[in-house]
Amino acid sequence: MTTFFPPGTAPTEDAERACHQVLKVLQRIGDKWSLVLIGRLRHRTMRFGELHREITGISQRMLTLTLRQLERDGLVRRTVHATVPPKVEYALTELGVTLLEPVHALGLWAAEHRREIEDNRERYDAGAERGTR
Amino acid sequence: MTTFFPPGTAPTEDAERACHQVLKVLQRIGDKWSLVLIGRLRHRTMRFGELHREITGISQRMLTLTLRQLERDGLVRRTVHATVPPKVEYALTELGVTLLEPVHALGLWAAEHRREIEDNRERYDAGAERGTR
DNA sequence: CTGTATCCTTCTGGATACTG
DNA sequence: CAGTATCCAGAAGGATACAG
Repeated sequence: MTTFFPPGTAPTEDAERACHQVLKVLQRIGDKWSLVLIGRLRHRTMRFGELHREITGISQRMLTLTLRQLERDGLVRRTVHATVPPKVEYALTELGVTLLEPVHALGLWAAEHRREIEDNRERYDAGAERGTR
Repeated sequence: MTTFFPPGTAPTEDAERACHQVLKVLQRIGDKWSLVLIGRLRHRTMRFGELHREITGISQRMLTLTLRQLERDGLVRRTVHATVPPKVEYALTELGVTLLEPVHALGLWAAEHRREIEDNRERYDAGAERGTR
């Protein structure tokens, strides 16, 4: 592939396209619930109600919508058991599992620099406050 | 740090917090323009108008807002030259540069699996279409 | 149990006009 | 040149009720 922004490459054409791809991925998994779901399904298959109960604050609607998106992209597999009452299980696909690694890398970055970012924000906000007085 | 979802760890408490951190980072850089800006500033300092001209489709408003956010987090440094007409330059900070690596990893994943995801979507949509007939 | 349908609020981002 | 101020449209997401 073309690297994200290879040194020496003018940030146009290829780079623009690559950037766009990254962006689409980030926007998909960067929405409010996708990553939470992927995290929950990291170790085991889970049922709909189980996810709904254990994920704090998610609405039934968003749980369904997010699962459908992930299923559509092939990151999650949905298995319906024809029983009464119905039983539906969700699991990561192999593709879904491969996503864990890069996301984890970003997670490490976030954890490593969280404090630094918070400090930056406080400094910035303090400066802005002085500016308005 | 606590890993994103360490094997053997129940996905609660620490894991939930870690997940939340990753989520916040993804939502920040996963918005419509942050990543594009970071990509553009990868190799060199750029001026406001330059960014505005070279980034296809961005509005002046969103360029300002996004740059301010990145500046607030300490990912981008804003330098004002007291000249007439004014000249303002933007550059990645060291923190901003460290973000390039994990984002690039995600970019590689996106590029590697783009086709697979597109195929998954086509298959899924085709199936959904049949289902509604 | 596992959803779908509807309504409503909030947030994001674009267009446009104006300013130091 | 480098913004700020407004207004507005559309998307995202929550609450609630209903259905197979």
